[in-house]
Amino acid sequence: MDSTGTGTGFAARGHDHGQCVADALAMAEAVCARRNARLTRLRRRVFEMLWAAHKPTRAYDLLDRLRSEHDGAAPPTVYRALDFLLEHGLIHKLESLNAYIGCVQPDAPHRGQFLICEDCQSVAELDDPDIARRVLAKAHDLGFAVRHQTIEVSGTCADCSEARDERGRDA
Amino acid sequence: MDSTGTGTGFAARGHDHGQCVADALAMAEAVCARRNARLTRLRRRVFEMLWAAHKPTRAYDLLDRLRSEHDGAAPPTVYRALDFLLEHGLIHKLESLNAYIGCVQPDAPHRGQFLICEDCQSVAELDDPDIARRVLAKAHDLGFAVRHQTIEVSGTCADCSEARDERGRDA
DNA sequence: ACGATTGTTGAAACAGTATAACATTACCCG
DNA sequence: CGGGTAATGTTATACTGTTTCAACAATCGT
Ligand SMILES: [Zn+2]
Ligand SMILES: [Zn+2]
Ligand SMILES: [Zn+2]
Ligand SMILES: [Zn+2]
Repeated sequence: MDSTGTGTGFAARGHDHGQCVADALAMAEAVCARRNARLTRLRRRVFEMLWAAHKPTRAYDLLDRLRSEHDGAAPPTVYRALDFLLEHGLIHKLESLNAYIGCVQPDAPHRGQFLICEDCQSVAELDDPDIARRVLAKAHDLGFAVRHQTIEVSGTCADCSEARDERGRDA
Repeated sequence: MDSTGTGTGFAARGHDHGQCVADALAMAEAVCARRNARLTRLRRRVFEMLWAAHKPTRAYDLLDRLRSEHDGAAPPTVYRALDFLLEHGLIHKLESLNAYIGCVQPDAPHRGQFLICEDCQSVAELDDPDIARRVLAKAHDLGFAVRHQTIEVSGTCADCSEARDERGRDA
């Protein structure tokens, strides 16, 4: 299930990333097939790039990479692909970064919660029902009908905290 | 304490908005005085505009209003004022809208949670410690050190839901 | 097979959001 | 006053995202 094999939401540093990307792609194919959505070459390529990067990636970075392998690429090219992938829940947009990242569980639609490391740009996608439920409950108390939740937490991941501690001892 | 007099986080429709803006301004003055921060005319003006609008406002909308009363205004003019106000917790940025809004409780620094009505653009700033705590707890489990939380919920507020229901009955 | 319909891509221009860099002015303090 | 720091003016530029229309391709009903 968890192709990164960590259980923490963060990708393990030594994981088999080739397999990780292949698994994600297979999952995307399956999801699209089930819905008669067309995962065209362009869309598949953008999805692959996002997974290959394994960290939040900006639209124009994707565009640069697209251009390097295909001349006609322009902003709408990448934004249209992103829109498609977003619609089908295959990727998420991180609003606080204006960046995009592959979804770790595209099977069931969900509003992810994200932990974003400011040091190494790694991202953990949580799916904590408690958090989502608490937000829903509070909104419901106020008569507010929730359509979408954006929950993004920035800070420092465990690895980077350790590294920082070690540097601290050296100094 | 709650100058809008609602207790729901949303501003009441009939509230004394002149007083509401004046209260916010007084609070901002107090906060800045306490910290020896200079709430200059420009910064005060931007803060006032945000409170006067009482809904998420974009930087370039503020800029347009500034220009109408002051020739030299340019993008940096407004962004610098916004930066100052953000630093001192007098306003918040809504990442999912690229818009800014006055903070309802600038005394204590906090990471607000926002309910954003897609119909009427009204915003409720919550300060639910349960939500924040649950996010912190989950992050802590993963060894993640939280610096900042972005929690924005879009949907439909109670007033707009009612209005929609009534339109539904008419049809 | 055929045309109508729909979805996808190509291409150019444009709109909106934000910052960099440097010159100038206003404020504070000794 | 002089000298330093904070704030603003000014210009230019980078980054993010949309609109528009034309061309093309897959799909579907006949
Ligand atoms: Zn991987
Ligand atoms: Zn990290
Ligand atoms: Zn008001
Ligand atoms: Zn509303």
